[in-house]
Amino acid sequence: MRDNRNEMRGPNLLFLTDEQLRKGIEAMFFAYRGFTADPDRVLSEKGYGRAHHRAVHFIHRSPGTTVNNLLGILGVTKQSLNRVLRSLIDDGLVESKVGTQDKRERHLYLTPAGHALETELSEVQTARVRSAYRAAGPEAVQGFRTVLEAMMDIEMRRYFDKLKETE
Amino acid sequence: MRDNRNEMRGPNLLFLTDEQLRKGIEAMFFAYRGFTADPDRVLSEKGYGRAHHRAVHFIHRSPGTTVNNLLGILGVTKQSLNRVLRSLIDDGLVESKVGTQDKRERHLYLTPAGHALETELSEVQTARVRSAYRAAGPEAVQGFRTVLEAMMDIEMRRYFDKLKETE
DNA sequence: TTGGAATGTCAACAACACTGACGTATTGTC
DNA sequence: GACAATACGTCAGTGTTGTTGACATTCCAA
Repeated sequence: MRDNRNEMRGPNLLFLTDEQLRKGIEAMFFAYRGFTADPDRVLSEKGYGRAHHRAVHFIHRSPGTTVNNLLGILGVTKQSLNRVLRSLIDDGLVESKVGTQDKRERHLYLTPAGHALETELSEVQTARVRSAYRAAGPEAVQGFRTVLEAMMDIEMRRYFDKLKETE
Repeated sequence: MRDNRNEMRGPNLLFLTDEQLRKGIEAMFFAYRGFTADPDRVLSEKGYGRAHHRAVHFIHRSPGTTVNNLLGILGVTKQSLNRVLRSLIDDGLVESKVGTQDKRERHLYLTPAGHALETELSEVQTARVRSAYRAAGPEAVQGFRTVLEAMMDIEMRRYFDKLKETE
C-alpha cells in the first residue's frame, strides 16, 4: 500500500506520513491561490490574465531574452505565448526587436509602460510574500525555499538556478 | 520605493530583500508546475483536467460534503463546478445523494471507481512531495508549511484549519 | 544552391473559468 | 397558508489560456 509504514521507522520520519503529505498538498493548493490572488485582481482590471503577468515578469528579469528562451521558461507552446506577446506589444508594453546576429530571433524588452505594470504587479505580490516571510521568520523561509526547489522538475531547476546567478 | 531599506535594518532581515522575495516568487511558480505535472499527466490520459482532481480530492477528504461546501473550498462558481461534477457523476466516479435532513442538499461521495482514481492521483503527487520532503528534511518541511499557511487568504486558512482537525 | 532545421505568426478548437438569468424543490418565517 | 430565502441545476454567452495544424522567413550545412 502507501507509506504508512514510515511511522514505524522512528519518530524522525513522522513528517513523511500520508497525512502530513496530504496536508502539504492542500497547503500548497490554498497558498498558491493566495499567492496569485492580488496580481490577478490588478490584471483583470486591465484586461490581462495570469499569462501576461508571467511574460512581463520574465522579460523584466531577463531583458532581451528571445521568444524561444521564454518558451522554455514558461513551458507553453509558442502559439500560446505568441497571443499574449501580441497583445502586450500592440498595447505598447513590450518591444520586440529583430536579432542582429540571427534575424530569426526576436529580442524582448519592456517599454516604460511595461515597467510600470511590472512594478505594480510586483508590489502587490511581494507585499503578500513579504508579510508571510516576516510572520514565518528566516529559518522557516530557508526551509520553504529548500522544499520548493526539491519539488521542481529537473529542467526547471536548471532554469531557476540560472536565474539565481544574477544574485 | 520598495523595501530595499530592509538591507539596512540589520543582517537578520536580509531574507526580506526584494531579491529574496523575487526568488521566492519564482520558486513558487516553478515548484507549483512540478507539483501539478504528474497528476495532470494521469488526468489527461482519462480525459479529465485539474478541476476534476480538485473535486475528487476534497470529496475524498470530506465524504458526504455538500455542493455548497465544495464551492467554498474550491472558490469557483457553481456553474463551473457543476460541469465537472456532472461528468464525474455520469462516469460513475462520484455519487450524489439527496440529503435526509435537508432534501435540498446533495451529499457527495466517491464510488469505488472514484476511489481508484483518487488513489492513482494521490500516489503520483505524494511521490513527488515525499521525495522533496525527504531531500529537504523535517526542519525545512516545518518551515515550508509555516510560510505556506501565512500566505493563504484568511478565509482559506479557516477551511484549511478545519481540515487539519481531522488529524 | 538547395533542402532541412529553427524561429516566429496566423487560424481554429477545447478546457475551464466567469456573468447573468431562470426553474425547481425545499425550508423556514410571518 | 402565503412568501421569502436557500440549495441546486441548467442554459446561454464571453474571455483567458492552453492545444494542433499550416505556413512564412531565416539560417546553415551538404
